[in-house]
Amino acid sequence: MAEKVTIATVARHAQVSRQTVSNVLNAPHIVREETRRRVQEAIAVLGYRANQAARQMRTGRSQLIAVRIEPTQDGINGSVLDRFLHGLTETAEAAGYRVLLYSATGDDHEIATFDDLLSAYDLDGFVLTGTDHGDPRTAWLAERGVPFVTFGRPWDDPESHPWVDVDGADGTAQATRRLLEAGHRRIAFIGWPEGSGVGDDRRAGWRTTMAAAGLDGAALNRETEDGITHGEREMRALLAADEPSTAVVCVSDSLALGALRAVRDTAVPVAVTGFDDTPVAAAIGLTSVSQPLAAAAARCVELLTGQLDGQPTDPHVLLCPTLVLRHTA
Amino acid sequence: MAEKVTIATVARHAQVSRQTVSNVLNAPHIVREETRRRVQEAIAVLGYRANQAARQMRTGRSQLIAVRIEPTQDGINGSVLDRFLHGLTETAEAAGYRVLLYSATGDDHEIATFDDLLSAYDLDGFVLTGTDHGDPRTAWLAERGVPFVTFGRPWDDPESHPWVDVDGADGTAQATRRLLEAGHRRIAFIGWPEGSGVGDDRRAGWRTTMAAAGLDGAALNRETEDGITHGEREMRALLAADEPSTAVVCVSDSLALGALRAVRDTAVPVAVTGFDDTPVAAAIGLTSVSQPLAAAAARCVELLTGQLDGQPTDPHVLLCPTLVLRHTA
DNA sequence: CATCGGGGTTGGATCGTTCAAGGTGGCGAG
DNA sequence: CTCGCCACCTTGAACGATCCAACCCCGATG
Repeated sequence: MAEKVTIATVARHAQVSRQTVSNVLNAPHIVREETRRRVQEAIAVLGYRANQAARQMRTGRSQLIAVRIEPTQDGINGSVLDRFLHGLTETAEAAGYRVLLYSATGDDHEIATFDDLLSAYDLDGFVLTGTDHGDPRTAWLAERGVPFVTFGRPWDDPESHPWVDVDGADGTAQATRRLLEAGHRRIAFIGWPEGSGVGDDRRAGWRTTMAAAGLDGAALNRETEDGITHGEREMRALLAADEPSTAVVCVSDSLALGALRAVRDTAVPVAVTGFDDTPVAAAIGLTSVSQPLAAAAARCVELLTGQLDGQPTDPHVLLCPTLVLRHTA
Repeated sequence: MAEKVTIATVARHAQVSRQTVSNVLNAPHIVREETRRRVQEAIAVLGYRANQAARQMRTGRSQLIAVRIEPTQDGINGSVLDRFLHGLTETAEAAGYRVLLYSATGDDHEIATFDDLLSAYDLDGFVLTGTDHGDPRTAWLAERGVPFVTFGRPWDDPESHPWVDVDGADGTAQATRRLLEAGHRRIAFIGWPEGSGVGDDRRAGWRTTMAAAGLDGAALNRETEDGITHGEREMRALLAADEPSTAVVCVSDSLALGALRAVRDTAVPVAVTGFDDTPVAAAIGLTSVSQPLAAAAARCVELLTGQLDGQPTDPHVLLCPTLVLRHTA
């Protein structure tokens, strides 16, 4: 059994003091070239790795960032988080951090978990996904000066804390423009009820694009909860109107999937686009707006490590999605 | 700023010694009832939390379990890992552990990561998903006596290490039986090429069930890589046969999805079942075999913490999947 | 009266790293 | 010649929990 190799082992092997080894690791510039090389060689030979726990104890930093893993909702969007997590893990590793998962039911529970993670594990920062209006979690963290980033804008005050987000309005605008170019005029929108930041943003992209083309979409706007059946119902309503829609932009792939069902046997083909480019969309050939999740994750890590290492970065990042064309539009 | 509360703070507050506080936490039975209550009250009042780093330094245990997050392959199966991870996180939390993510490309890289995580973070154990024949990772871990569990049987030697798995053969058997009961006789199987443990297992369930019903499936067995287009191609071949299949059991939802495309416009409806009950299946109404992922995750944690805390548990767990009936079969 | 044991206390050492001081030698300026 | 300074390196804590050993007190027991 190989006995553990500590900084002292390295020091002895390189004929220097512990502190010098530490300096080589944490402040290389203050060590003479030749000494540094000798120490680094010893490190390599012995396979030394700094013990995280010991370092953490002195510095209070754990090199750990926490992300909540949410219960897979209706499942369709589950893979979004999955891809995001993957990007997060990879970028964090490159920056010398690791990702810790936690789960929580409800904001109170989550805040209690923050407290636990901070005091027991000395967590360095948090990445929050899906923030709401007046989110108590961000308030709690900000109050205590805990570094964090949200994936999703704070809709009340964009300046309140660092965030990364994807421009949903731009996504639906792209989709709408594409449909306009294809000659469509009666382009409907099936979205979520007014009030959710994300949903309103996506609706706005459709609305302004329609307006810019001199079209009034008021009668073509539908609001409903997320879900396949709801999407189907709303689409049927749109088709049954005096002037039926010939295309529809949906706020999610779930709704788009429902819409697709409704248009399966229409005489004239109806174009459908979804949002999030979930595996379902790919599987059935649904045109959908794709979020750059890996990039978003990377920027989250950058913002977070920027705060931690005191490198000021522009704390607000808005990324553009891309429209993935398949055969439904 | 609340100054940090250590074991000494608690001791002072409860008018006992540090040692007694430590005993309350680690060996409650040796402390008198009343003293214990006083200490626990102090802990609650002060909001004391044992500093993980300090504890880890002495005990060498981090209360951390690592899981690899894999790149979302074709996306369809991504949500399987997602749901598994969620279950893992929740059960681990209940057992006082937390889940750390890592990513790796290739076995060598992954083994290097093991080494890193073990020496730097003192990881307590690993959960591996998807092991292959003669997996170098399990060998490496076993050699070093690192506790780990795999989700997925080791196909060469079932006794070699603790694992949790879902009985794929039982799943396909259920699906096949169901089809037999519905009157089908020419039930085909679209699976992966011979050689993958998981794939062979699932095929076996179909084969034996067919045989038990006195049917010979030899001509109805197809082998192909995973993917929607492959599924479609194989299904078309089955339909074009002299005696076309009236039903098909697929080894994955991807293949089932392809099969569904092929049977969309057949005169007689063809029954299709998939495997994994992915969101796609739910979305389009595909009957599919569902793995009890939360339960599997829970058992993984149990097995792992059992090893860690020295509580011997039966190290091999085989769970039964359930057939989720939808309208494709 | 000596002994035992339950329930504590006390002090010190330990884990491996980093921080805050403290050397040392050489060199230039006064 | 000596002082100061600098570049470079070393030496003692300290971080907070755990473990160990020794010891104390007190009532019960033989």
